[in-house]
Amino acid sequence: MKDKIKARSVPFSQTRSRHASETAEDYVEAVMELIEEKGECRVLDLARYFNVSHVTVSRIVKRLYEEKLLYTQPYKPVELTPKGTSLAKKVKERHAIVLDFLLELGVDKANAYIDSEGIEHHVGPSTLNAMKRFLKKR
Amino acid sequence: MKDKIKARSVPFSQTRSRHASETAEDYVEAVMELIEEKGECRVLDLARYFNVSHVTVSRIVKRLYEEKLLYTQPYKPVELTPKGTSLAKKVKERHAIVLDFLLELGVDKANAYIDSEGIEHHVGPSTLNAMKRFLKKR
DNA sequence: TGGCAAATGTAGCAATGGCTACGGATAGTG
DNA sequence: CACTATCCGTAGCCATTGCTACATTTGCCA
Repeated sequence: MKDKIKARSVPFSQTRSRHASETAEDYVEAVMELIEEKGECRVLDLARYFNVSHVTVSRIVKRLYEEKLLYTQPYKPVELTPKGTSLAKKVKERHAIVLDFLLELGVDKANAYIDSEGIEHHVGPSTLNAMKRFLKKR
Repeated sequence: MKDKIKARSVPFSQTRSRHASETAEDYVEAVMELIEEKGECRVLDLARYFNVSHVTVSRIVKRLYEEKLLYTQPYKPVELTPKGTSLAKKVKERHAIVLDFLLELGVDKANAYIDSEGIEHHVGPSTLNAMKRFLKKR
């Protein structure tokens, strides 16, 4: 019994770093949405948005500041850097496509909203294009 | 500027516990596959499968044992409990449907394999049914 | 201006999932 | 039976994302 174990298809199985990137995507998207909706984005806005404590948010904001995705100063609102803005736009567009796709597929609104948030991070360019083609045909 | 922040659609935004459940799903699925393929599932088999160290695997195996998903004894192969078997079956079926769905949608094999692994954890019953309906129509 | 409420920061803990280094167990082979 | 290679467990480190408790800053209003 010495069969080789075929390695998992996913090349970057490093779960931790993958999750950190997903967090970054969620946060820049949320910051952009909150600024659009109410003109600014405070730490507590994000805390309410994600249903976590402000402590969790402020630590993550600090990390994303170090990654040059956000501007942040003590007791000031959070803003997006050019890099953050660019990422946020990409994520929002992808998210919108996934949501439209699920709705077009016949998923009810509530579930389409929920599932699109989980799914969007795992949709590669190839799958995204397939979804776009599907939407065009309708 | 006192607008309420609408809470995120996802009810269980608790990222940590959500990720832990995904790990559980990935592991029981892998254990079932490895047993099917080579008759037993050792810690090192899982380590190779997920491209992580055996230490990471054995800690996770211990946790899943406490959650009554796996049987494990020192230096013995890992096996599935009834609860683990049931979860694994559910996950494998869902995974297969997502994969078939992506292929049918026109995603190439390589990308369909990769994306289906990420997506499957976020496909709720409603979306899964929509995918099944789509597959039936073809 | 003084003071209070809300917002934010800091300290420190837990759970999860990565790792290396090291040591003990098992099994196969001479 | 002993040796050796492989497998597995343990100790202990780090990063990420949760939390509570407490301190500080800000901004508004009397």
